[in-house]
Amino acid sequence: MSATRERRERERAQRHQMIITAARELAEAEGWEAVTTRRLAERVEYSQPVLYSHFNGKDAIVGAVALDGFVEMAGDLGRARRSAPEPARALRAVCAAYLRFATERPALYQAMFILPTNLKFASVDTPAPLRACFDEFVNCLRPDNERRELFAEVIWSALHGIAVLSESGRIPPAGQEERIDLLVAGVAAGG
Amino acid sequence: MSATRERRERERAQRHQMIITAARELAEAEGWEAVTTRRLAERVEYSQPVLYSHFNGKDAIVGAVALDGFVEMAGDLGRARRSAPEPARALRAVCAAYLRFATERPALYQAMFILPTNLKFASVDTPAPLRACFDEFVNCLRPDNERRELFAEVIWSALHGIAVLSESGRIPPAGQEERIDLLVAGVAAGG
DNA sequence: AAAGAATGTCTAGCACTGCTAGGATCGGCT
DNA sequence: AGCCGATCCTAGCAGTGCTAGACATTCTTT
Repeated sequence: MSATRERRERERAQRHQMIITAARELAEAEGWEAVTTRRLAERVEYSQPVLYSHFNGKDAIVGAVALDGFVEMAGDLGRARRSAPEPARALRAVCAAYLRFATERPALYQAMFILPTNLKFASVDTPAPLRACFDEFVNCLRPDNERRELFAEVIWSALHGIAVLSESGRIPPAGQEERIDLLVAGVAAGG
Repeated sequence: MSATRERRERERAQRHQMIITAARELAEAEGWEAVTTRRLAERVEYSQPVLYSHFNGKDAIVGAVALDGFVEMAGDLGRARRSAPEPARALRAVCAAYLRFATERPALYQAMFILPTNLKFASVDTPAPLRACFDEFVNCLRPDNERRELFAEVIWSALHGIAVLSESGRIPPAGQEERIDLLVAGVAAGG
């Protein structure tokens, strides 16, 4: 009785993850507009309504994918920061890693920052991976700077702007390196 | 014969504009997700298919609204730049005007930068108002700076990032002024 | 002025979306 | 064995963007 119950829950958790990865793979392969509940259900080999027994709706599924994305991004940014030889170059490495993430995983990035999701930002119940990403920027700045958070916000905003404007062709795709250089130079001088 | 033809074309142009303003008003009042072809048609007091005799599809309608938005934004930015007492403060005024536009007309801003449209950016056939907005940033920078365009791109990106991240609650809504200050300080120092 | 051509508009419908109520089916428990 | 509850699916709703074909209405030509 308890054994079967555990197996049930295990299978259910498995299926939960299967839905998330299916949504992510489908989005990365054909874009989010191709991710419909029907195709998703077909891919998981269940009928549509089971999706709604796991998630409150499509937005929640996108949110789950986005959360996975934040976990990965936090890893990427952390690796970039720690691999920098000196603190002065850490910020540049993190910025480059950020843009790299955005351009190499556009669908994931969309889920995290553009599509409507049910994720809470800048509040008490902000998921940890989300906060971790932000902190990677903060940790690149000198601890005696009491406006570190403000700096991090502006840097993050600039990177996000660069990512989305170049992705949608509103600024030329080339010249990302120069933009990063300019950004970190401005921060270094402005602080 | 020729007179009636002219009248026809005049009425057609009127209806064309009526569709655009109806879409804009509806979006500003209830958000873009409420702008459907049916509601739009009802509001213009014509049936759905007439929309498609004016525009290639919904994206084209959004694009037309966005184009109007760029015209207005170019005006706002130009006024802000010219009203600045000295060139050094012009950039700050333009940045503030940009963020003001984004927060006061969120629906219009969405059409211009977030929703899928058929507008061409950074190419030969980029509409003039679009280019004009970009140039307002460029014209705030010293003419002897041969990397003005790069600077403008980064400034614009940062502003766009600030606008969209604060709109979606990903960074706190307060503190916009400080962010602008930091941005223009960084540019001034980095250049 | 009457017949034909062309233009404009609308009704009805397609294929699709996210989402859900209700019934069928299968498991474990008494 | 028989019940009962959890699980899952079929079928359908209301809505989306978009379009083919019928219907007028207007203009042109005889």
